[in-house]
Amino acid sequence: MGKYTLIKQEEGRARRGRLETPHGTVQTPVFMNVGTQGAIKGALSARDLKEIGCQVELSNTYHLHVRPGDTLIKELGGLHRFMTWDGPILTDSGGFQIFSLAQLRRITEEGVKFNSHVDGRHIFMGPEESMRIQANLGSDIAMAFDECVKIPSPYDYVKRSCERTYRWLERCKTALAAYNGEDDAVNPGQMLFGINQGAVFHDLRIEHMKQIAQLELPGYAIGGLAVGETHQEMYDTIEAVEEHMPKERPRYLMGVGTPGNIIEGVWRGVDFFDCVMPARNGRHGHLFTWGGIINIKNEKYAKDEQPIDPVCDCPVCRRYSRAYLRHLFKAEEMLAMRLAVAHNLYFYNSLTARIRESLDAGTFAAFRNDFTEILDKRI
RNA sequence: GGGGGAAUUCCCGAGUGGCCAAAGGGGACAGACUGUAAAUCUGCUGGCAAUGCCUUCGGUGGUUCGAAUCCACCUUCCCCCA
Repeated sequence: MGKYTLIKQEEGRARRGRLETPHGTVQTPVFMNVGTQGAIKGALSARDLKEIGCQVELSNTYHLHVRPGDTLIKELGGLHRFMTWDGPILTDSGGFQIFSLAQLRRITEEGVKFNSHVDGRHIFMGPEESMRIQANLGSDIAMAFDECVKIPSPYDYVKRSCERTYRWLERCKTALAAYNGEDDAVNPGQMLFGINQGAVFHDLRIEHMKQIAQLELPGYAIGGLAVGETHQEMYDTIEAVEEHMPKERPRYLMGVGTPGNIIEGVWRGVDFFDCVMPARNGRHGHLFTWGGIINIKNEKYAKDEQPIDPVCDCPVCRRYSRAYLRHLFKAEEMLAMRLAVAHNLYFYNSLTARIRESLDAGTFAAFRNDFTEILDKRI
């Protein structure tokens, strides 16, 4: 359990691997499908996830704690059973909410005081609380409780934040081991991934990475990117820190990104990705295709009888025309979002599937050449 | 037959002498979105050789330095009384 196998590494720093989890083996590189509150926004069910090729579902500690409550979910048998998803689940720790709910929180050494975004009540979350919640949810991969620092931030602040995030990580490791050793643990095989921070300061990134690597965790993430820096800064930061990540452990680039970002991330040695983009942008009518991104709401698709993507074989493209999709969006039918999100996630999942195939075939460099730019372009 | 009310830019609708190319919605058109407080947010919506000019507030004519706003008549619609 928790064993990562590096199957192949030869083009750039790209890696082909697999990770065994209590709920099945994950083939990497992989894109994880974000279902923050135990559901993919856009009305997709766990069953739909199977159909669109999802390997790992991702949910959120903070959000599920606020509603419906992690103890309730534990009582009902854990998150897998609750949402009827029997594949791997990764839970994010709530660290990103420190960043995204910035107006509603205060950070101290102990942890973070939030005002609930739902009803304003006080919530305290530190490493122990986050681990308790994630143990209750019973995800396969628990993420460390970290501070996702905004970019730009002053060097000194980032340095102190990294040091604190490291101390939090030690506490996470101790706490999670204790919770998962309890008799009624929901998922005793749950893994903990550490998270590297340091904004775009390479020396801080590297120092922090070296520190957390010593804790010998089952996996490591690069957090705090794609929050305002340029693509080049992001790529440079990944390259700088990647050299110091354990080769025999999976690497996860959190919250990234565009299709091009994913290809470039794989090129630089990343194995796991997640992003709200295919779901959120899908809900807003932006659809990913192998020829670039289209906005299905545009007038030019009013009479377009083609599928969203002529070379896509997803359930949506097999049945419906762009004209129909556009109509559903203009009429604000729920089906519009459902179909759009299903297509976009299918696209992301098949993107990583094709990356894996090209790695197996030894043609990833060519794949990267062909697709990195075109997939992010608006057409 | 008599009395009253209303006509505004694609639609609804504010405006009742200058600060009005005209509030606010809606629709249309376009853009943003990267570990989801997002089925959200933003822009734009008379024309042009454009820090200004032209056309526009049912129609015609008038009052005034100046009219979507005041007056007269006309057209259409609505309500009430016969």
